[in-house]
Amino acid sequence: MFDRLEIVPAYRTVCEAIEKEIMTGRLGPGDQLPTETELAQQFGLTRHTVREGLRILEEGGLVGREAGRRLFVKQPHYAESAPRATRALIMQRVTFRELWEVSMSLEPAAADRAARHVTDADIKALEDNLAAMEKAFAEDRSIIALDIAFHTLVAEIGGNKALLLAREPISQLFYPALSRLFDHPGNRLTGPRRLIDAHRKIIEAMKLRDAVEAEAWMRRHIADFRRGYDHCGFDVDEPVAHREQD
Amino acid sequence: MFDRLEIVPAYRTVCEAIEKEIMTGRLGPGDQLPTETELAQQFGLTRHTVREGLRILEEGGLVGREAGRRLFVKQPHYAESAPRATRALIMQRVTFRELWEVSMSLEPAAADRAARHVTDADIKALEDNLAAMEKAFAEDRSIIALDIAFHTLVAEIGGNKALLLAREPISQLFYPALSRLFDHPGNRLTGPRRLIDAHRKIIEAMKLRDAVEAEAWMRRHIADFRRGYDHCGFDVDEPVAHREQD
DNA sequence: CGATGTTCGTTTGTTCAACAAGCCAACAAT
DNA sequence: ATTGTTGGCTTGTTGAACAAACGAACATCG
Repeated sequence: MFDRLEIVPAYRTVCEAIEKEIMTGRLGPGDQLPTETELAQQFGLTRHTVREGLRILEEGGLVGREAGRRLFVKQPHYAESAPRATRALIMQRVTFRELWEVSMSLEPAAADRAARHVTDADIKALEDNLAAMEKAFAEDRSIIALDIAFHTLVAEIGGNKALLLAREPISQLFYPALSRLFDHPGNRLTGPRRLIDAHRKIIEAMKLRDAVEAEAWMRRHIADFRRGYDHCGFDVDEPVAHREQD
Repeated sequence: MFDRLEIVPAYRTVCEAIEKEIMTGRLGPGDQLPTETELAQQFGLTRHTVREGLRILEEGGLVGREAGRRLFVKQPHYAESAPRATRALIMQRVTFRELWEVSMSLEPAAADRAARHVTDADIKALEDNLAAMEKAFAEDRSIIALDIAFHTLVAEIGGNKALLLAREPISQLFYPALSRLFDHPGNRLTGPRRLIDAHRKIIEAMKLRDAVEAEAWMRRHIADFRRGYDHCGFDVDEPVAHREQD
């Protein structure tokens, strides 16, 4: 007969009220919010209740601040929602297969788009990344962060905001997977080598603005990733990250 | 010489401390958190400060509560991170083309996976959705929510958690796009008709466990969506949602 | 016996009043 | 010109308190 009544705490209402102002455009990116005291007066609440609402907005990326300074409206960036999504996937024990399958769809598409939009400055950034990777490899340092950065760079060059948002949390989760892979005795050297060579091929295709080749190389690169994983005897249906590792 | 010192407010430290307990597994899903007073004592802070940290965790989906009751550790669900991501895309003025491109990659993959994993109960759910859509169409009600639910259903059947997380925020954003499309005079009837027929084809392929067909029909279905958009004279490079519409 | 009050301890939601600390700008001092 | 100093504004934090919701145990009444 009756549904459960939803009792909404005041701090949540505060949060929604401000969010509404932002989403309807009455408050735009860059605008300053009133001070906590003013907000408290306007809402007819205590400063503390308002603060709890502000904390929620802040976490949501809709408002930000510069070190203890006044709050202002922000454009949420995909890199901020990614860690939360990554955490969610870890806690749900996402498997390598799941991540790989999605990457098999998204990464080639990103490469294709990137090849069509790439500028000379972008090429430079890609080559810098490649050089840094060669250097790290030669000095026996980890190339994992650079690899993930390379793929994010490719996606950024493509400029598709939805794609960036969709792939970022998944991309971040390859860290533990790559880490495992490169720790395996058989892959210690050949793994990074093959990876760097693949990146080089992709960059070459980009230089020629050859979207077909760029996509093809990216596809092979991702496929190769899985082959390496299988080859090491790892189970693709196991969670990539144990919660213990953080 | 020196970098800017990062002054971290106590409430943020609270949040990180608890998050760490969760991510390292010392606190697992279902576990109850200590009461606010206990936490305040343990951290050596005021209840207020602790509460602000808890609000952040709550928003992050790591902890939850049942109506004013004690907090417990939760498994974040992809449906909770989606609205935030959707907001971010809206504020960044994501275009139809961007959404469509990603969907062109993800939806066929989802259909393929679904066809390989589909159970009889899943088929039933899909057919129920189709029937509800036919009914809504016959009664001249909007089918948009049902359409979005259909695609989410397909993705859920596939069971790839990373895919679900990646596609959900994008899927939600088709609401305004479809809304525009079906409001267009030329599409008022033919639009929904074509859409429903496509869904039927996809379901038929699923029944046969024919992954190739399911993927092919899904691909045509998404491609058709864009054709419809172009056909109405809409600019695919315009933002799909104005902030004013919320 | 079962449905309805009553009471109580626990925990969260909210208020009020206050102080500490960081930031900013203006101004004084060397 | 750089370095103190001052003061006002705003956020971060504290403390004590009360209101409101919940759960459980128990009393009450038909």
